[in-house]
Amino acid sequence: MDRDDGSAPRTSASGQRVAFLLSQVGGFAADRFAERVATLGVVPGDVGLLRLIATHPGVSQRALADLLGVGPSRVVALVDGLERKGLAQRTRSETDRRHHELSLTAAGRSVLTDMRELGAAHEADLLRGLTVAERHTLGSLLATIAASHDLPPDVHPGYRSAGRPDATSPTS
Amino acid sequence: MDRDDGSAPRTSASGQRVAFLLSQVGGFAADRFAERVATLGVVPGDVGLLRLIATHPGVSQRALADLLGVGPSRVVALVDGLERKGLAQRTRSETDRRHHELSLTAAGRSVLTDMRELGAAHEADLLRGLTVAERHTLGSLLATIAASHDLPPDVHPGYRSAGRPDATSPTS
DNA sequence: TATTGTTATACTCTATAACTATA
DNA sequence: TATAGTTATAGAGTATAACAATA
Repeated sequence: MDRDDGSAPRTSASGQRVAFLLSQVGGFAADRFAERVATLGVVPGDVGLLRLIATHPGVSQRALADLLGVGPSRVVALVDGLERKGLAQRTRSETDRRHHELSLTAAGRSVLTDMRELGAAHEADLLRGLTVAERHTLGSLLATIAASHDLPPDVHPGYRSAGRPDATSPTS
Repeated sequence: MDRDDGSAPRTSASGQRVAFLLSQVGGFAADRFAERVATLGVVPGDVGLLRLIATHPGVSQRALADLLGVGPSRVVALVDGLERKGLAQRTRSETDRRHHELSLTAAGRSVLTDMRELGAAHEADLLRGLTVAERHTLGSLLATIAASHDLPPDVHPGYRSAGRPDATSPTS
């Protein structure tokens, strides 16, 4: 139990140390990111939606629900938020009047532009303890894990609710 | 999905690729962990609490609240959950009858024992795409990040609520 | 009859603040 | 008066299902 690989480090719980760190640091990153995007007047969920709309012009809410893996009513609430903030808009499709074609407003595109700077600053701060080479290594290892579990490259857990409290279990 | 990050001078990894991966994979790890611990009849938050009680025998709920960074009423709910499941118990302190000294039951200790196996299996599956050497490297890099931000070694974001939806922003 | 989007409802989780019992 | 724990209340977030409009 205590050693799950040939060369377990001395003291600690080699059992789940890395998994815990992954979840702990990932949660920390998400919290920090939320703080940062708040300065743009949006919440993290808004950002993902803005990007999807930007990369899928005229996308319908139904398609968005499928992309995110959530129910249609959830998308209504998310889009309501963007519309209230003047970042996106609904337009009835002329070919099928049941659809709403979603698009960004100028303000929405502006937020997305600002996001690039913000994202770079976020990452620079988050990884400030690592060298450039180490950042590359980390990115590569994480990408390998993501690929080995078929995680889509641009959709994030967090839209689909999960176990709320905690993260991956304490190390202690 | 399309590229929108070409603008920034790519020092190392692009704008925020690593930060996003960290949060995405971290969230995935947390979700998987939640599924696993559910087989033991507990939620992730229970596990952290069980560990803290195990490592701090007789701890008071107030001290626990401070350790977790949450309000006292939150601890009441958490401990209620453990007590209902028969994993922990409250005992009035004889020296100061305002305190409740928390301790694990035999069932609680049993769950904690099972957790070691479960945690090892969780980590093995999560990191199945990496070699043993790469797992060590990843652990080391994550530990460096955690240290550079003063993250406590055994307390997890997730007790303190944060930005619920999303994670660290989509990659785009 | 099926589908898109909306609304209504219920449920969970959490935070805040009042309250009790001790000290 | 201060502290540990509890309870009450209110708010946010989400899921499910019923619903209206359109196909």
